[in-house]
Amino acid sequence: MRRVTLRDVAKATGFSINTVSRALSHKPDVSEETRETIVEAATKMGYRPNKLARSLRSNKTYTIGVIVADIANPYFGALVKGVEKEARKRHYSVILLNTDEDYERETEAIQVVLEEHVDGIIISPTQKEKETIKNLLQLGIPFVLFGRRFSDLATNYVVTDDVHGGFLATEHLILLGHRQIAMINGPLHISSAKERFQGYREALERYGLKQDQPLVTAGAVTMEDGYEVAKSLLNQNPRPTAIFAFSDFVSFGVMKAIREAGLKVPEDISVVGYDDNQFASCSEIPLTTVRVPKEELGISAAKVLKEQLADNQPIKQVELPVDLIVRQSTSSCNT
Amino acid sequence: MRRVTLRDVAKATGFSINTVSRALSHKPDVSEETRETIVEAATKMGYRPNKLARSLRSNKTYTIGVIVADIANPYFGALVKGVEKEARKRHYSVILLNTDEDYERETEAIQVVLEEHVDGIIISPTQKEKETIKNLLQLGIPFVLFGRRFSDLATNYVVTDDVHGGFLATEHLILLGHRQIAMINGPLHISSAKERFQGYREALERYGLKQDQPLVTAGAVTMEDGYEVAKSLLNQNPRPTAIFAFSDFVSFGVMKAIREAGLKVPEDISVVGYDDNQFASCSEIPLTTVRVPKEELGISAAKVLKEQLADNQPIKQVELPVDLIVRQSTSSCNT
DNA sequence: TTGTATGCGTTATCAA
DNA sequence: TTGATAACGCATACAA
Repeated sequence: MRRVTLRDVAKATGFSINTVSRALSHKPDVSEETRETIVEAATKMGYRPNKLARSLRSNKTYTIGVIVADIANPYFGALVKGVEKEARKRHYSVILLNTDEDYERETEAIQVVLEEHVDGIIISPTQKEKETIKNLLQLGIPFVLFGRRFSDLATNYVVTDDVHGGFLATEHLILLGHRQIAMINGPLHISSAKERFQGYREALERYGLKQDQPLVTAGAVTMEDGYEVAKSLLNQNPRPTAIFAFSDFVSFGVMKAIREAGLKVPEDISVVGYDDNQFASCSEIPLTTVRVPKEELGISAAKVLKEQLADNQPIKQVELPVDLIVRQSTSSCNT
Repeated sequence: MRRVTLRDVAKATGFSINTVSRALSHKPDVSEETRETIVEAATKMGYRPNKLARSLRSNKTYTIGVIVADIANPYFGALVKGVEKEARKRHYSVILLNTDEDYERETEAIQVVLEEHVDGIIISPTQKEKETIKNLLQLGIPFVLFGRRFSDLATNYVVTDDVHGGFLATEHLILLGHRQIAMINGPLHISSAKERFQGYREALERYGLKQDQPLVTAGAVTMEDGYEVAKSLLNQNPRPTAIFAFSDFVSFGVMKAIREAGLKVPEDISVVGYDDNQFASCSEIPLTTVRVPKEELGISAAKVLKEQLADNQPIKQVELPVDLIVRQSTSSCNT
């Protein structure tokens, strides 16, 4: 049961391969009559163009490489979902690579998608180094960063407004009367962590609060991280009355530590998360958090990439808005 | 900056394209000396074989299609992560398609991966119909189902032991003295739901408990579903003293409903989830649940597919073990 | 051991 | 409007 090719259709209709090709790809210079005959025969015979041959010839694969840190993390899952949705809509396929936040694997992943002849790349870089992205820039292959960006690299990107997110979260706590506001941040090489911290500082400054250094830590990613950091934070004096965490994940760890210390959220300590993941609203104390439009981020990245596939496009940098979702993990400071 | 091809290397070394090809793909019948010369030149020139041309010629793409219901769901995310990891290890790439649990999109997704000339397919079918999978069977393309299976279709699959999982969860509750054990199940067209229910029934039977019908509902997928069903369940008389939910997701909704009804987990009602997702251990009341080896499921599926890529393989059906993780959402029945 | 020639299924150029 | 022919880059049967 071989696949039917242009040659088969040509043979069946008596036209040349060339004419069949032109007729089927809706090119001009084919008489209406001929086209109908050919299209009908092709349909009946179940002709499907061979993408491989087509790609070899045209140097276009209608495939994009998507590289993320951890597809099991629902944050990246949502990003990828958005990309896939938008890509599919435009008849592009997605080749997915996972880096596990490992820079070497990122380098390899890029090699791989390049060898797959993808038309473009959408990547959330580890940011542990930037050579691999610089290299992409040099190669001239269309790509867009998503979720993270390099402040000193002129690349396409789609991110969310992390500075503002950090600001909103912190301001919310300040307006509730908190003064000892700790931040448990993510790894600082990641732009979103850096920028949320900037937002945090801006809020403190705006409201005339200067921050004791020890209230800020960085490097937390998992719930366990949040748990550990919060535990030591709770032993400090003065104890923070509010904690702003890098992610909802981290927040859950924080809340666990608070619980185990015999304290209550939000009565004793307010907690603000980041992302608004699926569980944020359903934990025993629904989490106040910064909502980031994850799927939209992916969709937008796919759209930008599609634009960039055309020649001579100016760099496109998109910053999606975020909003603060106030739930029950925060309340007025009562000390 | 064109890519360097075999022809380029041939020209540079003075050998024919053929010899270069043979030398580079480690075929016999090339003198050691020639090989060295060629390999060296190729390396220096940065030769990378063109996968497209190679695939066109060989009819092998080293690409597999992975089709899941919802990549933003960390369950599927973990499956895909496992597949990608194992595939990469064997130098296969993954083309990811999302169906949103929609049967039509599943059909389309299969069309797409077929046109991408994938060497094989790994799919978690929606199971709303089975024609699309039957069709795959007929086509003879290697594929393996994962996470879900058809009891009446002779396909490769990798699943977890859902019957036993349902049994373990229910038995655990029975041994704690519960008699009114409700099950909030998932959609019954999904094999895992059907099988967990079977395990539930087997446990009840084994311990001589016959079940009142209204204690079992089906169709729950989200936290909201769990919340709604649990709310109405709590109004029943007699009220169940324990609830076994289709997933941890559903469980979180259940716990919320219980909380809002002014009842306590586990004192008033015990809850058992399924999956052991990342949040199960970190909710205020850590969830007793059935752990399923998600990433391993993906890895195993990729391994099975790889085997099936060889000719004349017998069908392979794998059932991975699960275990019960007892945490704090279950306790002795005290009514 | 090495080279020549052909084909994989398309698309594109150029004549007819 | 249509057809012959070449080319994309690689692999292979066969000849040398």
